[in-house]
Amino acid sequence: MVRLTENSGSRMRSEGGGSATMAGQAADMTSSQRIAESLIDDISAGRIAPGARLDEHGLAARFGTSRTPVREALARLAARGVLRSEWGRGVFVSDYGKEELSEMLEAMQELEEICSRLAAKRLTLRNEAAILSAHRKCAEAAEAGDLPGFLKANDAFHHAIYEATQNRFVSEIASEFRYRTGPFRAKRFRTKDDMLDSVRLHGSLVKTVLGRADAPPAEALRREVSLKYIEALDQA
Amino acid sequence: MVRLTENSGSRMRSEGGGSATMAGQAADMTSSQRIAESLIDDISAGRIAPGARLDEHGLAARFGTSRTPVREALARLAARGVLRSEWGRGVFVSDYGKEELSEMLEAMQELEEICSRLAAKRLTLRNEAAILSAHRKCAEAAEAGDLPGFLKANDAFHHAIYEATQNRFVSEIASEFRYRTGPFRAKRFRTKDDMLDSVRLHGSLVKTVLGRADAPPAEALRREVSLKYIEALDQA
DNA sequence: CGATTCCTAGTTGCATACAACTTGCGGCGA
DNA sequence: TCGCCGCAAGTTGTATGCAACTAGGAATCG
Repeated sequence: MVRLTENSGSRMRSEGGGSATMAGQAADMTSSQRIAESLIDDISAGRIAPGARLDEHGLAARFGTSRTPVREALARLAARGVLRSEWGRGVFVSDYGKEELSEMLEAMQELEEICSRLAAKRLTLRNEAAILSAHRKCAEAAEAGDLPGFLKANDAFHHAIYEATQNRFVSEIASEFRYRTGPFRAKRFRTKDDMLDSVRLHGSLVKTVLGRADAPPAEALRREVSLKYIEALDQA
Repeated sequence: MVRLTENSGSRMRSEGGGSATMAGQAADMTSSQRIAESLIDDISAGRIAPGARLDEHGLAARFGTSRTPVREALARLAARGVLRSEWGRGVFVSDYGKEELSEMLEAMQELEEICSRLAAKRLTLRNEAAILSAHRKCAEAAEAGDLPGFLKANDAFHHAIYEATQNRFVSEIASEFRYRTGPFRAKRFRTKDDMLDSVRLHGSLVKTVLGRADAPPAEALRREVSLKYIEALDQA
């Protein structure tokens, strides 16, 4: 588990505005960037549970660096709301109560609604292809009962819609929220039926977006899904 | 300018989720928090222009600390998109071209639309009072031609609406964007007429939100304002 | 005289050491 | 036995020093 420090390789990447945090971990990154991305990856995938504590010592050892870049990465993630740091106690993965989760889902629903509307207005052929491709992959994974594959395709699908807004800020916010809600949404997809449900929803979304309809895309449907989430919360 | 390090005072504040960054700079903060808030204050108020470089040395000297907390503050602000850091060159205040500004304004417009709708649905008496109070202060400042006072009251007004959404995440995002667009919106308010224009817009917004009307609140009006911004951009 | 190369100042990124704070546990007293 | 005080371990926050990299200018060669 302990890996030697190897900082070789030239660095050029600027960071700050361009919403990085995509899966591809380019080698041209500072340690703190690498750590931040790795952490956010683990968190949004649910490999690090909400509420868990992240001690700087352990992370420094795990990434083969000193505490300094770890601290920087944690500060970044805290600024983005993924982590919450408490003086003298540690840094924790943000955990949310049912109340907060409901609010988060509501926010996400609103964001997705914006994205759909903008995407419908400005769709390029390239976007259309990306959306359809991701949709198809989703359906295939769902049929095959391939959960990891489905989750990946699902993310790709939504990101394709975000990009279709032709507005990098809206897209950025929506992506950000997708990451933050990741660990909680992950629980939702258990059975094959869950996935197929999602695919059906996607289908109606695709029809609306690609049909360039200006009407709010199936708000009732989306609302229903959110309500389902919240219901599940109460049962758990 | 050099001030001795005096860290006396107990610290308790946790940070991460709760969108701090309000003007009140409580004494119970770590240096990096103090620095981050001070910087974001300066930036969103336009005292530090977009595109300006922030060198860690100077900031460390200015705040009477070492480079470490400065670096952490900068990392936070970079993660929030306020700053952009380039390897070996420095950290710069994010500057946006006309294209990006338009996108930013569009995003903000959409966010405000969400806030208005949610606020209209869930307004409490306390919220109503806050909104009306801020609106009154806005009008007074505008009448008096008091620009700083107006800007402050203007922020208070919008934040009052954000809080009225009863959704901390939506509120957080909207606030965040307000900060990011701050330096560019600041240029917009020059003359008394500009302020009065804004007050009129606020008035219609208040009427819609307080009237608990479910219809989209004066979208045409808001759109018109955004278009004005963009027009002004081309002239400059 | 122009282009190229090397060097130096200046910057960021990282590592290490230290100071301040929180918290849990053990001893002490009532 | 219960409550309080104090100490010690563990944590975070900060300071300082060094290494890596960039950029600009001066010296050199064609």
